[in-house]
Amino acid sequence: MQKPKKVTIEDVATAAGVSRQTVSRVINNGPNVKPAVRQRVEAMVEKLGYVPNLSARRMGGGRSYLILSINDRARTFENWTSGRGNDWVDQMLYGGMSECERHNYHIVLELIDTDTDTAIPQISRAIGSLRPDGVILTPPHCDNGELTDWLDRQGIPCARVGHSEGGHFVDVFMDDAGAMREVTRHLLDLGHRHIGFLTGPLSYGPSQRRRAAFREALAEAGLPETAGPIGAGNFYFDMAVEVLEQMLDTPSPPTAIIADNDKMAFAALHVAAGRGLKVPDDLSVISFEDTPGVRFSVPPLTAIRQPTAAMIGKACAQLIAISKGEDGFGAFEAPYEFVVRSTTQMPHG
Amino acid sequence: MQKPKKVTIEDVATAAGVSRQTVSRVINNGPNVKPAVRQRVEAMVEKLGYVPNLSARRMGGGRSYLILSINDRARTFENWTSGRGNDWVDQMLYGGMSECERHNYHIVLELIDTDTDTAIPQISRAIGSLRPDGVILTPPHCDNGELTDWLDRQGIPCARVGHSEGGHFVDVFMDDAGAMREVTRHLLDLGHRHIGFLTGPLSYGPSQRRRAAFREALAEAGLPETAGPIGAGNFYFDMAVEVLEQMLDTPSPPTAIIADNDKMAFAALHVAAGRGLKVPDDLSVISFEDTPGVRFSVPPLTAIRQPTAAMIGKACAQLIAISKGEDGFGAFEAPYEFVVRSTTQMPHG
DNA sequence: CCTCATCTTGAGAGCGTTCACAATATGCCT
DNA sequence: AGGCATATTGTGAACGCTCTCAAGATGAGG
Repeated sequence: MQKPKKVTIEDVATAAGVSRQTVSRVINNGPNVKPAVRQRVEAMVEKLGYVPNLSARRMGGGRSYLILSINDRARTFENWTSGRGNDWVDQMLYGGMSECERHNYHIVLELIDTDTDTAIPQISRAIGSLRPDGVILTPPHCDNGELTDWLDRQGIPCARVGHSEGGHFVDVFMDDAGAMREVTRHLLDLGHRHIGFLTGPLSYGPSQRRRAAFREALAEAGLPETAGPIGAGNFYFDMAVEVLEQMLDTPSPPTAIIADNDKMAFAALHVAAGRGLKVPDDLSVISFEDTPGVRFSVPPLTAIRQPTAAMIGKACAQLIAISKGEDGFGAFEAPYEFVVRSTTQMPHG
Repeated sequence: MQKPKKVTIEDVATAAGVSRQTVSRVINNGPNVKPAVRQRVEAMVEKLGYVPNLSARRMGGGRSYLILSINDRARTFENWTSGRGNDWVDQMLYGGMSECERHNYHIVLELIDTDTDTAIPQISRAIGSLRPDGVILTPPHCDNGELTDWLDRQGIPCARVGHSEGGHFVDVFMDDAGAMREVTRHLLDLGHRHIGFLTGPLSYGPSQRRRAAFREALAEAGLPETAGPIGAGNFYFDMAVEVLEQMLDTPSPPTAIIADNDKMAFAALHVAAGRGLKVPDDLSVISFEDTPGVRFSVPPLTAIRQPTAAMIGKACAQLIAISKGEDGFGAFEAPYEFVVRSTTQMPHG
């Protein structure tokens, strides 16, 4: 193994016959550089294959060119079966990277236990050592007031995903209420008059908004509350199975199920299969997440497709803008998609 | 937003009444520090909440405390339907983080287009700016000879996942042949005499080993080659559907299908449903991947569970060891699991 | 052609660590 | 007690960049 010679800004400066500072101006797109000089420097950067050293940049100036994304440790594959899952990390990464790439930023992911005394110390350490230009908080961390307060006090620009209420943050979210209305009406239009909703945790903001919209849509259609039973599946497969079994055992059971995430939609498919109910003939199912895998379920799930990549991309874009001194704070909505596949149709009889 | 006061090593040194260097020794677990002094310094670190600045560390010493993971850009959710998927990023992250955490390392993920002229320049830039202590190459990058050669020349410790042949690398892999033997025998024991294999790309190392083992297992059982048709699904859903349809149209079609990844297993489920074949009654299906989502398929897939998290964890551990000056190169096998769920049973009649 | 404002460039310091090496303290042996 | 090896601690430089501020070049207006 040879040692690779590292090209420094000094090398480029010497080669181009200018000072470090001028080279720095060029690579940072700074003003006040003669076009001819800029071109000469750029040629040398290209020729020598110069790449600025991030650590040195961080030391010299203020920026680190790093975005830190805080994710829930519990949401890993280890807990998939019993609990939740981070199966959208993939999408997140894609959205974030695409945005970061064009600004020469990088994303560092950190898995943090939520609702623990160790969360803030853990994050504090990560921030202390990395000194990122911005932090992205994904659910459920974005709802942790103690945490967001702490970050605010640290003066680190912070983006919350799926959260949209006040404070000095970048908030990216989707129109949960609108999506729920659209989904409910879709079912209503097909003729369903009993629709069950398997909801996420009571405390989870997006779920709250969806529940409210669900209620409203049914009321608008002149349906009584009993037409829209809500079961707390809390995003868990097992819990959803249990709740749904009960729901289907009532005198007038729902003919359609809206699940707050994919896993609970799978639970619906599972329960239906167990009871000999055919989907969508005997039971329609819609999911509110649409991670890639569900597209291959049998039958393929009709679903609201969460704009995860778009939300994270936007979060990065704003955070980067802020690090450049622009004012990027505010709330930003990303458009969802309603994808009708094969699990919804008009009810029996 | 206030500006957080950053605690430096100097502050700790002053508070503890020692020099910078001594503090440095303590936080790096260096030798030659009196127990009493060490304790005093540690107390001050704790009290002041000191966290070493990674950039400064990188500037001063040699290490960056960063591991760079190179992933295939094509394998993102955007291409899920038509192509491959990065749905194991989650598992990867989990395995890598858990290992990195305890050494205060961090992981940076980069999405790179494979088989492109831009791959090496892209990686070169990432490495140049991040200067990671190690690089993890995931499929298919790990099979890119030009790339691995380049990295080797750069003198950057490099881990290849799912690759195990020669060179100065850290290689982590699973026993592909053993897994395939186990799976095939399982089917054989159930009584299957015609087994189809939907394989990944011809050039993909692990797939090659699995095909060979598949052939061997059948031969050992005294079965002719015709008893084990192999179809190139190349990890694609659509391609697998097509190939499988043909396979099932032969005079004596397979009664069991082994799929080289989950997506092709889903394809098998899909095709079966389309033909009115019940799984596992009329067709047994086994997958060779077991990403979290498949556990909720209907019916739940029997599968070989790839030790993704374990492999990445091991890769990180070795890379970190190497950065500390130890010799961590070599090949390391991670144990797979065979999880029998509900898609395999004895063949009809 | 001179003056002043503006554009362009450069010089030196500083960021927070670790490195190499020098200085001092300690312990053991005779 | 003297002398030497070893354990412990401190000092100054270096890492590669950007910052601040000063110096020099250029151009417009009188």
